[in-house]
Amino acid sequence: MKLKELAEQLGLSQTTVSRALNGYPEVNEATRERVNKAALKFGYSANANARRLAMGRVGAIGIVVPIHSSERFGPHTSEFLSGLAERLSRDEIDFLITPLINNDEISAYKRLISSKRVDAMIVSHPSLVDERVAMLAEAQFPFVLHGRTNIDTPHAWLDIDNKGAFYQATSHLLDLGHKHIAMIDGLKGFTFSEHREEGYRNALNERGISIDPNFIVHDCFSDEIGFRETQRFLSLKPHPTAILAGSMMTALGVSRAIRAKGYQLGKEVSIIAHDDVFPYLNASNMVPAMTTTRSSIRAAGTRIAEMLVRLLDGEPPETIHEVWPVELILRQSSGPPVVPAK
Amino acid sequence: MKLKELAEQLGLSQTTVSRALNGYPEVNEATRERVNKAALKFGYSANANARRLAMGRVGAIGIVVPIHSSERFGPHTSEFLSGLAERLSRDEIDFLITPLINNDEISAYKRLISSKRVDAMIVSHPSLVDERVAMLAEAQFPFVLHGRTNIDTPHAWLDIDNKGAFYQATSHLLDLGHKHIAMIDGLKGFTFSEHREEGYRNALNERGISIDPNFIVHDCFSDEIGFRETQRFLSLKPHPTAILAGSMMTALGVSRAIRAKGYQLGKEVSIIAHDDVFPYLNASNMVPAMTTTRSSIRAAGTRIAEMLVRLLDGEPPETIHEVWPVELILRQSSGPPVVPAK
DNA sequence: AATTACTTCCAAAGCGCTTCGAAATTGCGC
DNA sequence: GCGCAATTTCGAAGCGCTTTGGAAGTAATT
Repeated sequence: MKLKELAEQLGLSQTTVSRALNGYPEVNEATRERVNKAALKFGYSANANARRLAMGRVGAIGIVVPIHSSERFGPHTSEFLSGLAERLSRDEIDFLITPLINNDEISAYKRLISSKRVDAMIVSHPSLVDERVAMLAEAQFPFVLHGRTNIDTPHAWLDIDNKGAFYQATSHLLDLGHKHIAMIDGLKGFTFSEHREEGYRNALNERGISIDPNFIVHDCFSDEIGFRETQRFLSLKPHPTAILAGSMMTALGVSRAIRAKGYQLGKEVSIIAHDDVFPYLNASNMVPAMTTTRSSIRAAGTRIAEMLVRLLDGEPPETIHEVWPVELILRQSSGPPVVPAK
Repeated sequence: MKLKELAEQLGLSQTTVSRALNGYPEVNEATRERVNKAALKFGYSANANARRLAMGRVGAIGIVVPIHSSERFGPHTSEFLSGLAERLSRDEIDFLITPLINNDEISAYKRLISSKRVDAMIVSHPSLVDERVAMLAEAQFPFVLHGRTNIDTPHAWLDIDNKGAFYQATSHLLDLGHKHIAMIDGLKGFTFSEHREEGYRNALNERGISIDPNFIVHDCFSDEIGFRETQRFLSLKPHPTAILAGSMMTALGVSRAIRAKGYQLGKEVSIIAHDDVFPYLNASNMVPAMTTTRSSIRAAGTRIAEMLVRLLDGEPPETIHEVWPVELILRQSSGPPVVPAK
C-alpha cells in the first residue's frame, strides 16, 4: 500500500494525507483522524527511502564498528548501544551499524557521509589525536564523540573522568599503605588508557613513589590478560600488593590469579577495578565485594543520544560537551597490605 | 556532488555514468575507468536513499532488539552481531538496529517491513511457538531465525543442538557418579531453554533418576543469579553435587558460590557450563579449567548471514536450515563427586 | 454585498537515482 | 562504399514521498 492508494481510498489528495500523517497543522482534525484510522487499518507506513529522499533527512545515526577487534565490539559496546537506543527510540531514530573490515576507517566514515545514509554519527574509542574526529569536524558533519581527543575544531563530546578515577583509586591504595601498585588497562593509544595512566602516575608522583614500568600493562580487556599479567606481577620481587584493573573482565582474571597464588583479595593483594556497570556482572555481589571506580557506560550512551538530538536540532557543537565524574566505591577487595604468611 | 554533476564534469549522460559505476556490461571499459577515476577524485558516492528508492532494494538487514531486556542485548547479542557483520560487510550490507521500547514486537516488525527500510531480517530468541516467525513467514518476508520454533510455515533457521548439549553434559555427570544434578538456565519460554531442560530431563529419566523441581532454575544469565541460586542449592539436603550453568556469566556466579562454601570445583561440586565463546572470558583459562558444552555464537552469526545472502539470492527458505552439534569439552571443573570432609 | 482572513484542500514540481527503449557510433564482410 | 549487427551512449520515465504556490470554500469584518 502506498500513499497514492491510501489517498484514493480516502478520496483525498496525497498532499492532505501526507500532511495529516506527519502532523502538519493545516489539516482538519476530523480529516486527520480519518486518515490515521485508515493508515492503521491498511497497515500503511511510508516508504522510508522515498521519504528520506524527499526530506533530505534520514532518521538514522551511524556507528562504524571494527568487527575484528573485540576491544571495540564487546560487552562495552553492546551496553553502550543499549543506552543509546533507550533515548533514540523515543524519536524513532534507528541506528545503522557499519562493519569495518579493512581498517580504513576514514574512508568508511566518508562513504557513510556522502551516501547520505545517516544524519549523524557516533564516534567511540578516540585516540589522543583522532583523525576521524578531525575529518568529521572539518566536514561539519554532526557527530558526538564518546571520549575525548585533542582536536581543535569544535565538536560535541562526552567523556568520563578517567584520569580522576585512576588518580583517586591509586591515592586510596596509597592511603591504605600500599607501595607497589600495578595497573592493567586498555590498549595504548586510546585516550581513556592514556588518561588513566596519567591519573595513576600523578598519584604516585605526588607521593614520591617511583614508577616501575613492569607494573604497567596495556592490553585488551579480558580475563585471560588479567590472569596472565597478574601471575607475572606476583612472580616479581617485590610484587605489587595492589592492582588496578581497567575493566571487570580484567578484574575477573586478576582475582583468579591472586587466589591461585593462595592470597586473599583485599589482604595480601588488593584490587580496584573500573566498573562500566554490566547488568550481568555485579561488583558488589562478588566475593569479596569488589572496590570499583564506577561509571555506567549505558547511561553515557543515553546521554550521548540526547546530545545528538540537540545537535540535530541545531545547537552548535562547541556548547555540547560534558565530563562525568567517576565515583570510587569502597568495598572489600581493597584494604591495607597484609604481609603473606611464610 | 551528485550524479548529474559528475556526469556533466565528464561530458557523459547520467545513464552511462550510473552504469559504469554499477558495473553494467554495456559500457566501454575505457569510459568506465574514466568514470571510476572521476568518482574517486570527487569523492562521489550515490545517495543511498535515491538509489534504494529507484531499485527497491535496500542493502540492509534489520534486527529488532528489546533494549530493556539485558537477556536480549547483552554479550551474547554483541558477539552474535560481530559474527553477522563479518559476513555481511563483504557484500556491503549494513544492519539496522531497531530498538524496541513498548514490547509490541509484532508491530515493530510490521513497521520495519512496510517502511521498506530493510531487505531482510534476523530473528533471535524464539519461543516454542513464536508469533514473530509466524507473521514473517506468512508475509513471505525474508528472514533467518536464530534458534528454532514450531511454526509450520516454511522459514530459514539455524540452531544449535541445545537438547543434545545438556543431555550429553548431564549424562557425563551421571557417568561420573553424580546423583543430584541441578541446572540454572535461561528464561522459561525460549526454545533454547526448553530444549536444554528436555535434554537434562531425558538424561535423568534414562537412568531412572527422579527430577527435583528445586534443582531446576530458569532466569537471566548473570553471575548474580548463578551465585544466589547456587547458595540456595547448597543449603538444600541433599544438595546437588553438580550444576549445569546455561552461560559463562552464570558459571562465574556458580563457581563463586561453590568456593564461598569452602568446596572445590570438580571435587565436592562439579560444574559444566555452556560456553558461547566470548573472547574475553575463556573457559580453559579458568581455575580449574571449566568443562563446557561449546558452540561459538559468533560463528553462528556468520553462518546466518551467509544463509541470509542465499535467501536474498532467491533460494527457497525451506531448504535453508541447520542444526549445529555442540561439543562437550571435558576439563577440570567436572569430576566424580567427593564427599565433603566434615 | 464586498472585502479580508482563515481554513482546507489540491496539482505539480522536485529529491537523486536506475533503467527502458531508442539513437548514435563502430566494426565487419561483401 | 554499403548494409547489418554489435557495441556504446543518451533521453526520459519512473521509484514514492514532501512541499510550494495556489485555488476553493467558509467565516468574519467593513
